Amino acid sequence: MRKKDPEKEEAILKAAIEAFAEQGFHATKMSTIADKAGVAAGSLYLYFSNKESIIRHIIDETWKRMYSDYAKVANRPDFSAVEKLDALIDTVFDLFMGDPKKAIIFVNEQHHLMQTGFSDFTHAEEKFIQLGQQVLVEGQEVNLFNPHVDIKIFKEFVFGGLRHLLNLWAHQPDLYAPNSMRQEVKLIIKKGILV
Amino acid sequence: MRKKDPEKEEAILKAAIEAFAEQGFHATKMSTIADKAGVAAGSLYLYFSNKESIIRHIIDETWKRMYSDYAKVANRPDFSAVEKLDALIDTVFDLFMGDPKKAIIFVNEQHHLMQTGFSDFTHAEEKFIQLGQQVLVEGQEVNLFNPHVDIKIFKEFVFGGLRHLLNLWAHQPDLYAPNSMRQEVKLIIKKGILV
DNA sequence: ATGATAAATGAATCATTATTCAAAATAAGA
DNA sequence: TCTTATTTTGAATAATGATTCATTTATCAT
Repeated sequence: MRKKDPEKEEAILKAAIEAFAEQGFHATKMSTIADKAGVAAGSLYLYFSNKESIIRHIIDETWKRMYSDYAKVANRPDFSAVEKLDALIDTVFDLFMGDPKKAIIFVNEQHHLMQTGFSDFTHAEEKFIQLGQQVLVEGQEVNLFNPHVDIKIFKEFVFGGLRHLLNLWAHQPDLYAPNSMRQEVKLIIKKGILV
Repeated sequence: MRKKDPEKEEAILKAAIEAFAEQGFHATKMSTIADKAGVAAGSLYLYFSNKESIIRHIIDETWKRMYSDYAKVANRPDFSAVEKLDALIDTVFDLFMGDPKKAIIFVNEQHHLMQTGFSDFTHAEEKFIQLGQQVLVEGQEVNLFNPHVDIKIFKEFVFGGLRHLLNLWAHQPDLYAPNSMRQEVKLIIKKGILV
Protein backbone atom coordinates (compact mmCIF):
# COMPACT_ATOMS: atom_id res chain seq x y z
CA MET A 1 0.00 0.00 0.00
CA ARG A 2 1.14 3.43 -0.89
CA LYS A 3 0.29 6.58 1.03
CA LYS A 4 -0.57 10.07 -0.19
CA ASP A 5 2.22 12.50 0.31
CA PRO A 6 1.02 15.11 2.81
CA GLU A 7 3.50 17.61 1.47
CA LYS A 8 1.81 17.43 -1.88
CA GLU A 9 -1.44 18.78 -0.55
CA GLU A 10 0.48 21.64 0.99
CA ALA A 11 2.23 22.33 -2.28
CA ILE A 12 -1.07 22.39 -4.12
CA LEU A 13 -2.61 24.80 -1.65
CA LYS A 14 0.40 27.06 -1.77
CA ALA A 15 0.35 27.06 -5.55
CA ALA A 16 -3.36 27.75 -5.62
CA ILE A 17 -3.06 30.66 -3.20
CA GLU A 18 -0.41 32.19 -5.39
CA ALA A 19 -2.37 31.72 -8.57
CA PHE A 20 -5.72 32.85 -7.22
CA ALA A 21 -4.15 35.95 -5.70
CA GLU A 22 -2.36 36.86 -8.89
CA GLN A 23 -5.04 36.15 -11.43
CA GLY A 24 -8.29 35.68 -9.59
CA PHE A 25 -10.30 32.50 -9.29
CA HIS A 26 -11.86 32.41 -12.72
CA ALA A 27 -8.76 33.26 -14.66
CA THR A 28 -6.72 30.64 -12.86
CA LYS A 29 -6.33 27.39 -14.75
CA MET A 30 -6.07 24.08 -13.00
CA SER A 31 -3.04 23.39 -15.15
CA THR A 32 -1.34 26.50 -13.78
CA ILE A 33 -1.90 25.34 -10.23
CA ALA A 34 -0.56 21.93 -11.15
CA ASP A 35 2.54 23.42 -12.75
CA LYS A 36 3.26 25.67 -9.81
CA ALA A 37 2.79 22.79 -7.42
CA GLY A 38 4.99 20.53 -9.50
CA VAL A 39 2.39 17.82 -9.98
CA ALA A 40 0.33 16.59 -12.90
CA ALA A 41 -3.04 18.18 -13.57
CA GLY A 42 -4.83 14.97 -12.79
CA SER A 43 -3.23 14.77 -9.37
CA LEU A 44 -5.10 17.82 -8.18
CA TYR A 45 -8.21 15.70 -8.18
CA LEU A 46 -6.73 13.22 -5.76
CA TYR A 47 -6.57 15.94 -3.16
CA PHE A 48 -9.52 18.15 -4.04
CA SER A 49 -12.73 17.23 -5.75
CA ASN A 50 -12.63 20.27 -8.02
CA LYS A 51 -11.42 23.82 -8.47
CA GLU A 52 -14.12 25.30 -6.31
CA SER A 53 -13.28 23.10 -3.37
CA ILE A 54 -9.71 24.36 -3.42
CA ILE A 55 -10.69 27.94 -2.86
CA ARG A 56 -13.33 26.92 -0.37
CA HIS A 57 -10.67 25.13 1.60
CA ILE A 58 -8.40 28.17 1.59
CA ILE A 59 -11.07 30.57 2.75
CA ASP A 60 -12.49 28.17 5.26
CA GLU A 61 -9.09 27.69 6.86
CA THR A 62 -8.66 31.42 7.04
CA TRP A 63 -11.95 31.94 8.85
CA LYS A 64 -11.17 29.15 11.26
CA ARG A 65 -7.79 30.59 12.05
CA MET A 66 -9.29 34.03 12.54
CA TYR A 67 -11.89 32.66 14.89
CA SER A 68 -9.47 30.66 16.98
CA ASP A 69 -6.98 33.51 17.19
CA TYR A 70 -9.57 35.94 18.37
CA ALA A 71 -11.38 33.57 20.69
CA LYS A 72 -8.34 33.63 22.95
CA VAL A 73 -8.66 37.37 23.44
CA ALA A 74 -12.41 37.73 23.48
CA ASN A 75 -12.68 35.51 26.51
CA ARG A 76 -10.09 37.24 28.65
CA PRO A 77 -11.86 38.51 31.76
CA ASP A 78 -9.13 41.04 32.46
CA PHE A 79 -9.74 42.86 29.17
CA SER A 80 -12.16 45.75 28.89
CA ALA A 81 -14.48 45.95 25.90
CA VAL A 82 -12.26 48.67 24.49
CA GLU A 83 -9.18 46.51 24.74
CA LYS A 84 -11.04 43.65 23.15
CA LEU A 85 -12.10 45.84 20.28
CA ASP A 86 -8.53 46.94 19.70
CA ALA A 87 -7.45 43.33 19.87
CA LEU A 88 -9.98 42.43 17.20
CA ILE A 89 -8.36 44.86 14.82
CA ASP A 90 -4.96 43.48 15.72
CA THR A 91 -6.07 39.92 15.09
CA VAL A 92 -7.26 40.71 11.61
CA PHE A 93 -4.19 42.73 10.76
CA ASP A 94 -1.80 40.16 12.16
CA LEU A 95 -3.38 37.36 10.21
CA PHE A 96 -3.39 39.06 6.84
CA MET A 97 -0.20 40.99 7.05
CA GLY A 98 1.52 37.68 7.59
CA ASP A 99 -0.04 36.44 4.40
CA PRO A 100 -0.94 39.11 1.86
CA LYS A 101 -1.90 36.66 -0.83
CA LYS A 102 -4.50 35.13 1.39
CA ALA A 103 -5.79 38.59 2.11
CA ILE A 104 -6.33 39.25 -1.56
CA ILE A 105 -8.18 36.02 -2.12
CA PHE A 106 -10.21 36.48 0.99
CA VAL A 107 -11.34 39.90 -0.06
CA ASN A 108 -11.91 39.33 -3.72
CA GLU A 109 -13.37 35.90 -4.01
CA GLN A 110 -15.69 35.62 -1.09
CA HIS A 111 -18.71 37.00 -2.90
CA HIS A 112 -18.23 34.42 -5.60
CA LEU A 113 -18.51 31.66 -3.05
CA MET A 114 -21.77 32.96 -1.70
CA GLN A 115 -23.29 32.70 -5.14
CA THR A 116 -22.30 29.05 -5.33
CA GLY A 117 -24.24 27.86 -2.32
CA PHE A 118 -22.99 28.22 1.20
CA SER A 119 -21.09 25.60 3.08
CA ASP A 120 -18.93 24.86 6.07
CA PHE A 121 -16.94 28.00 5.93
CA THR A 122 -19.97 30.03 6.85
CA HIS A 123 -19.82 28.33 10.23
CA ALA A 124 -16.39 29.64 11.02
CA GLU A 125 -17.33 33.01 9.60
CA GLU A 126 -20.48 33.27 11.66
CA LYS A 127 -18.70 32.22 14.80
CA PHE A 128 -16.07 34.88 14.33
CA ILE A 129 -18.59 37.61 13.58
CA GLN A 130 -20.61 36.48 16.57
CA LEU A 131 -17.59 36.88 18.78
CA GLY A 132 -17.07 40.43 17.60
CA GLN A 133 -20.69 41.25 18.11
CA GLN A 134 -20.56 40.03 21.71
CA VAL A 135 -17.74 42.39 22.48
CA LEU A 136 -19.75 45.30 21.16
CA VAL A 137 -22.82 44.34 23.18
CA GLU A 138 -20.69 43.96 26.26
CA GLY A 139 -19.24 47.42 25.69
CA GLN A 140 -22.66 48.97 25.44
CA GLU A 141 -23.82 47.20 28.58
CA VAL A 142 -21.02 48.60 30.69
CA ASN A 143 -21.54 52.01 29.11
CA LEU A 144 -18.21 52.19 27.37
CA PHE A 145 -19.79 52.22 23.92
CA ASN A 146 -22.42 54.61 22.62
CA PRO A 147 -25.83 52.93 23.00
CA HIS A 148 -27.16 54.78 19.98
CA VAL A 149 -24.83 52.99 17.61
CA ASP A 150 -26.51 50.08 15.87
CA ILE A 151 -24.19 47.16 16.46
CA LYS A 152 -25.22 45.21 13.41
CA ILE A 153 -24.44 48.15 11.17
CA PHE A 154 -21.27 49.13 12.97
CA LYS A 155 -19.97 45.61 12.77
CA GLU A 156 -20.54 45.30 9.04
CA PHE A 157 -19.21 48.75 8.35
CA VAL A 158 -15.96 48.03 10.15
CA PHE A 159 -15.70 44.66 8.50
CA GLY A 160 -16.08 46.17 5.05
CA GLY A 161 -13.65 48.96 5.79
CA LEU A 162 -11.02 46.56 7.03
CA ARG A 163 -11.44 44.27 4.07
CA HIS A 164 -10.98 47.10 1.67
CA LEU A 165 -7.94 48.51 3.42
CA LEU A 166 -6.25 45.16 3.61
CA ASN A 167 -6.84 44.60 -0.03
CA LEU A 168 -5.28 47.92 -0.96
CA TRP A 169 -2.33 47.18 1.24
CA ALA A 170 -1.89 43.69 -0.16
CA HIS A 171 -1.72 45.07 -3.68
CA GLN A 172 0.62 47.94 -2.85
CA PRO A 173 2.30 47.32 0.48
CA ASP A 174 4.60 50.29 0.02
CA LEU A 175 1.82 52.83 0.13
CA TYR A 176 0.70 51.94 3.63
CA ALA A 177 2.78 51.55 6.74
CA PRO A 178 1.18 48.53 8.38
CA ASN A 179 1.45 49.77 11.92
CA SER A 180 0.15 53.23 11.37
CA MET A 181 -2.67 51.66 9.43
CA ARG A 182 -3.89 49.60 12.30
CA GLN A 183 -3.55 52.46 14.74
CA GLU A 184 -5.53 54.70 12.43
CA VAL A 185 -8.33 52.18 12.17
CA LYS A 186 -8.54 51.86 15.92
CA LEU A 187 -8.68 55.62 16.24
CA ILE A 188 -11.35 56.02 13.59
CA ILE A 189 -13.73 53.40 14.84
CA LYS A 190 -13.42 54.56 18.41
CA LYS A 191 -13.45 58.32 18.08
CA GLY A 192 -14.61 59.15 14.58
CA ILE A 193 -13.27 62.05 12.62
CA LEU A 194 -14.63 64.98 14.60
CA VAL A 195 -12.25 66.72 16.95
CA MET B 1 -29.79 53.91 -44.57
CA ARG B 2 -31.05 52.38 -41.40
CA LYS B 3 -30.29 53.70 -37.92
CA LYS B 4 -29.57 51.86 -34.70
CA ASP B 5 -32.45 51.88 -32.29
CA PRO B 6 -31.34 53.76 -29.18
CA GLU B 7 -33.92 51.92 -27.10
CA LYS B 8 -32.22 48.68 -27.95
CA GLU B 9 -29.01 49.75 -26.29
CA GLU B 10 -31.00 50.66 -23.22
CA ALA B 11 -32.71 47.29 -23.25
CA ILE B 12 -29.38 45.52 -23.48
CA LEU B 13 -27.94 47.49 -20.59
CA LYS B 14 -30.99 46.87 -18.46
CA ALA B 15 -30.86 43.17 -19.21
CA ALA B 16 -27.16 43.04 -18.47
CA ILE B 17 -27.57 44.81 -15.16
CA GLU B 18 -30.20 42.32 -14.15
CA ALA B 19 -28.17 39.32 -15.20
CA PHE B 20 -24.86 40.48 -13.74
CA ALA B 21 -26.52 41.33 -10.44
CA GLU B 22 -28.27 37.99 -10.23
CA GLN B 23 -25.53 35.68 -11.37
CA GLY B 24 -22.31 37.63 -11.40
CA PHE B 25 -20.25 38.59 -14.40
CA HIS B 26 -18.63 35.26 -15.13
CA ALA B 27 -21.71 33.14 -14.75
CA THR B 28 -23.72 35.40 -17.01
CA LYS B 29 -24.01 34.20 -20.59
CA MET B 30 -24.24 36.57 -23.50
CA SER B 31 -27.20 34.53 -24.67
CA THR B 32 -29.00 35.25 -21.41
CA ILE B 33 -28.48 38.96 -21.81
CA ALA B 34 -29.73 38.73 -25.37
CA ASP B 35 -32.82 36.80 -24.30
CA LYS B 36 -33.65 39.23 -21.53
CA ALA B 37 -33.19 42.16 -23.86
CA GLY B 38 -35.28 40.53 -26.55
CA VAL B 39 -32.60 40.63 -29.21
CA ALA B 40 -30.47 38.05 -30.96
CA ALA B 41 -27.13 37.11 -29.47
CA GLY B 42 -25.29 38.55 -32.40
CA SER B 43 -26.96 41.92 -31.97
CA LEU B 44 -25.17 42.50 -28.70
CA TYR B 45 -22.03 43.00 -30.70
CA LEU B 46 -23.54 45.82 -32.69
CA TYR B 47 -23.79 47.83 -29.50
CA PHE B 48 -20.86 46.59 -27.44
CA SER B 49 -17.61 45.15 -28.60
CA ASN B 50 -17.72 42.31 -26.08
CA LYS B 51 -18.98 41.13 -22.71
CA GLU B 52 -16.35 43.01 -20.79
CA SER B 53 -17.23 46.32 -22.36
CA ILE B 54 -20.82 45.97 -21.24
CA ILE B 55 -19.91 45.80 -17.59
CA ARG B 56 -17.31 48.51 -18.04
CA HIS B 57 -19.98 50.76 -19.45
CA ILE B 58 -22.29 50.09 -16.52
CA ILE B 59 -19.69 50.80 -13.89
CA ASP B 60 -18.31 53.76 -15.70
CA GLU B 61 -21.74 55.36 -15.93
CA THR B 62 -22.21 54.78 -12.23
CA TRP B 63 -18.97 56.50 -11.30
CA LYS B 64 -19.75 59.42 -13.56
CA ARG B 65 -23.15 59.87 -12.05
CA MET B 66 -21.73 59.66 -8.56
CA TYR B 67 -19.18 62.28 -9.37
CA SER B 68 -21.59 64.72 -10.96
CA ASP B 69 -24.14 64.27 -8.16
CA TYR B 70 -21.60 64.99 -5.51
CA ALA B 71 -19.80 67.78 -7.31
CA LYS B 72 -22.90 69.93 -6.85
CA VAL B 73 -22.65 69.64 -3.09
CA ALA B 74 -18.90 69.68 -2.66
CA ASN B 75 -18.67 73.10 -4.21
CA ARG B 76 -21.34 74.81 -2.14
CA PRO B 77 -19.64 77.60 -0.21
CA ASP B 78 -22.45 77.73 2.35
CA PHE B 79 -21.80 74.16 3.49
CA SER B 80 -19.40 73.34 6.30
CA ALA B 81 -17.03 70.42 5.92
CA VAL B 82 -19.25 68.44 8.26
CA GLU B 83 -22.29 69.06 6.14
CA LYS B 84 -20.36 68.12 3.05
CA LEU B 85 -19.27 64.89 4.63
CA ASP B 86 -22.85 64.05 5.51
CA ALA B 87 -23.87 64.92 1.99
CA LEU B 88 -21.28 62.53 0.63
CA ILE B 89 -22.89 59.68 2.48
CA ASP B 90 -26.28 60.79 1.23
CA THR B 91 -25.09 60.91 -2.34
CA VAL B 92 -23.85 57.37 -2.24
CA PHE B 93 -26.94 56.07 -0.50
CA ASP B 94 -29.31 57.91 -2.79
CA LEU B 95 -27.65 56.62 -5.88
CA PHE B 96 -27.59 52.99 -4.90
CA MET B 97 -30.83 52.73 -3.03
CA GLY B 98 -32.51 53.88 -6.19
CA ASP B 99 -30.84 51.04 -8.02
CA PRO B 100 -29.93 48.03 -5.89
CA LYS B 101 -28.87 45.92 -8.82
CA LYS B 102 -26.30 48.44 -9.82
CA ALA B 103 -25.08 48.47 -6.25
CA ILE B 104 -24.48 44.75 -6.35
CA ILE B 105 -22.55 44.87 -9.59
CA PHE B 106 -20.59 47.87 -8.48
CA VAL B 107 -19.50 46.17 -5.31
CA ASN B 108 -18.85 42.70 -6.58
CA GLU B 109 -17.34 43.14 -9.99
CA GLN B 110 -15.07 46.08 -9.61
CA HIS B 111 -12.03 44.08 -8.57
CA HIS B 112 -12.41 41.94 -11.64
CA LEU B 113 -12.15 45.01 -13.82
CA MET B 114 -8.94 46.12 -12.23
CA GLN B 115 -7.34 42.83 -13.15
CA THR B 116 -8.27 43.36 -16.78
CA GLY B 117 -6.38 46.58 -17.33
CA PHE B 118 -7.70 49.94 -16.26
CA SER B 119 -9.59 52.30 -18.49
CA ASP B 120 -11.80 55.36 -18.63
CA PHE B 121 -13.84 54.53 -15.63
CA THR B 122 -10.87 55.08 -13.42
CA HIS B 123 -11.06 58.73 -14.39
CA ALA B 124 -14.52 59.20 -13.01
CA GLU B 125 -13.63 57.14 -10.01
CA GLU B 126 -10.53 59.14 -9.26
CA LYS B 127 -12.34 62.41 -9.68
CA PHE B 128 -15.01 61.35 -7.23
CA ILE B 129 -12.52 60.10 -4.67
CA GLN B 130 -10.55 63.29 -5.12
CA LEU B 131 -13.61 65.34 -4.34
CA GLY B 132 -14.18 63.43 -1.13
CA GLN B 133 -10.59 63.84 -0.14
CA GLN B 134 -10.75 67.60 -0.60
CA VAL B 135 -13.63 67.83 1.80
CA LEU B 136 -11.64 65.99 4.42
CA VAL B 137 -8.61 68.20 3.97
CA GLU B 138 -10.78 71.27 4.19
CA GLY B 139 -12.30 69.97 7.42
CA GLN B 140 -8.89 69.49 8.95
CA GLU B 141 -7.76 72.94 7.87
CA VAL B 142 -10.62 74.66 9.63
CA ASN B 143 -10.13 72.42 12.65
CA LEU B 144 -13.42 70.63 12.40
CA PHE B 145 -11.78 67.29 11.77
CA ASN B 146 -9.17 65.58 13.89
CA PRO B 147 -5.75 66.35 12.41
CA HIS B 148 -4.38 63.04 13.64
CA VAL B 149 -6.63 61.04 11.37
CA ASP B 150 -4.86 59.95 8.20
CA ILE B 151 -7.13 61.08 5.42
CA LYS B 152 -6.02 58.51 2.92
CA ILE B 153 -6.80 55.70 5.31
CA PHE B 154 -10.01 57.23 6.58
CA LYS B 155 -11.26 57.72 3.06
CA GLU B 156 -10.61 54.14 2.03
CA PHE B 157 -11.97 52.74 5.23
CA VAL B 158 -15.24 54.60 4.83
CA PHE B 159 -15.41 53.66 1.19
CA GLY B 160 -14.99 49.98 1.98
CA GLY B 161 -17.47 50.10 4.82
CA LEU B 162 -20.10 51.77 2.67
CA ARG B 163 -19.57 49.35 -0.17
CA HIS B 164 -20.02 46.40 2.10
CA LEU B 165 -23.12 47.78 3.78
CA LEU B 166 -24.76 48.62 0.50
CA ASN B 167 -24.10 45.18 -0.78
CA LEU B 168 -25.69 43.57 2.26
CA TRP B 169 -28.66 45.83 1.94
CA ALA B 170 -29.03 45.17 -1.79
CA HIS B 171 -29.13 41.44 -1.16
CA GLN B 172 -31.54 41.61 1.76
CA PRO B 173 -33.27 44.98 1.83
CA ASP B 174 -35.63 43.86 4.58
CA LEU B 175 -32.88 43.50 7.13
CA TYR B 176 -31.84 47.14 6.99
CA ALA B 177 -33.99 50.24 7.20
CA PRO B 178 -32.34 52.48 4.59
CA ASN B 179 -32.71 55.70 6.51
CA SER B 180 -31.47 54.47 9.84
CA MET B 181 -28.57 52.93 7.96
CA ARG B 182 -27.38 56.18 6.53
CA GLN B 183 -27.82 57.99 9.83
CA GLU B 184 -25.83 55.30 11.58
CA VAL B 185 -23.00 55.60 9.13
CA LYS B 186 -22.85 59.35 9.57
CA LEU B 187 -22.78 58.89 13.32
CA ILE B 188 -20.08 56.27 13.23
CA ILE B 189 -17.67 58.06 10.97
CA LYS B 190 -18.08 61.33 12.83
CA LYS B 191 -18.09 60.25 16.45
CA GLY B 192 -16.90 56.66 16.56
CA ILE B 193 -18.23 54.12 18.98
CA LEU B 194 -16.95 55.48 22.28
CA VAL B 195 -19.43 57.40 24.42
C1' DA C 1 -41.79 52.21 -55.55
C1' DT C 2 -37.13 50.82 -55.52
C1' DG C 3 -32.54 50.31 -54.65
C1' DA C 4 -28.93 50.94 -51.39
C1' DT C 5 -27.28 50.62 -47.00
C1' DA C 6 -27.07 49.22 -42.48
C1' DA C 7 -29.23 46.54 -38.75
C1' DA C 8 -30.60 42.22 -37.10
C1' DT C 9 -30.50 37.34 -36.92
C1' DG C 10 -28.92 32.82 -35.04
C1' DA C 11 -26.54 28.80 -36.48
C1' DA C 12 -21.78 27.57 -36.98
C1' DT C 13 -17.16 28.26 -35.43
C1' DC C 14 -13.54 28.19 -32.46
C1' DA C 15 -11.01 28.32 -28.45
C1' DT C 16 -10.76 27.31 -23.93
C1' DT C 17 -10.30 24.28 -19.86
C1' DA C 18 -12.20 21.47 -16.11
C1' DT C 19 -12.34 16.84 -15.50
C1' DT C 20 -11.74 11.83 -16.53
C1' DC C 21 -9.42 7.62 -17.17
C1' DA C 22 -6.37 4.05 -18.94
C1' DA C 23 -1.75 3.22 -18.34
C1' DA C 24 2.63 3.66 -15.70
C1' DA C 25 5.17 4.34 -11.56
C1' DT C 26 5.93 3.70 -6.80
C1' DA C 27 5.91 2.22 -2.04
C1' DA C 28 4.76 -1.17 1.59
C1' DG C 29 4.37 -5.64 3.18
C1' DA C 30 5.16 -10.61 2.67
C1' DT D 1 12.46 -9.85 -4.38
C1' DC D 2 7.87 -9.85 -5.81
C1' DT D 3 3.04 -8.85 -5.35
C1' DT D 4 -0.40 -5.74 -4.72
C1' DA D 5 -2.69 -1.76 -3.72
C1' DT D 6 -2.58 2.98 -4.37
C1' DT D 7 -0.77 7.05 -6.27
C1' DT D 8 0.55 9.64 -10.22
C1' DT D 9 0.53 10.85 -14.82
C1' DG D 10 -0.95 13.49 -18.93
C1' DA D 11 -3.34 12.81 -23.12
C1' DA D 12 -8.15 12.46 -24.45
C1' DT D 13 -12.80 13.97 -23.58
C1' DA D 14 -16.51 16.76 -23.49
C1' DA D 15 -18.94 20.67 -22.41
C1' DT D 16 -19.27 25.34 -22.53
C1' DG D 17 -20.12 29.74 -24.28
C1' DA D 18 -18.05 34.04 -26.53
C1' DT D 19 -17.74 35.66 -30.94
C1' DT D 20 -18.22 35.62 -36.06
C1' DC D 21 -20.45 35.84 -40.41
C1' DA D 22 -23.42 34.66 -44.27
C1' DT D 23 -28.06 35.64 -44.77
C1' DT D 24 -32.32 38.05 -44.09
C1' DT D 25 -34.94 42.07 -42.90
C1' DA D 26 -36.02 46.84 -42.30
C1' DT D 27 -35.46 51.70 -43.11
C1' DC D 28 -34.20 55.76 -45.59
C1' DA D 29 -33.37 58.64 -49.65
C1' DT D 30 -34.42 59.31 -54.10
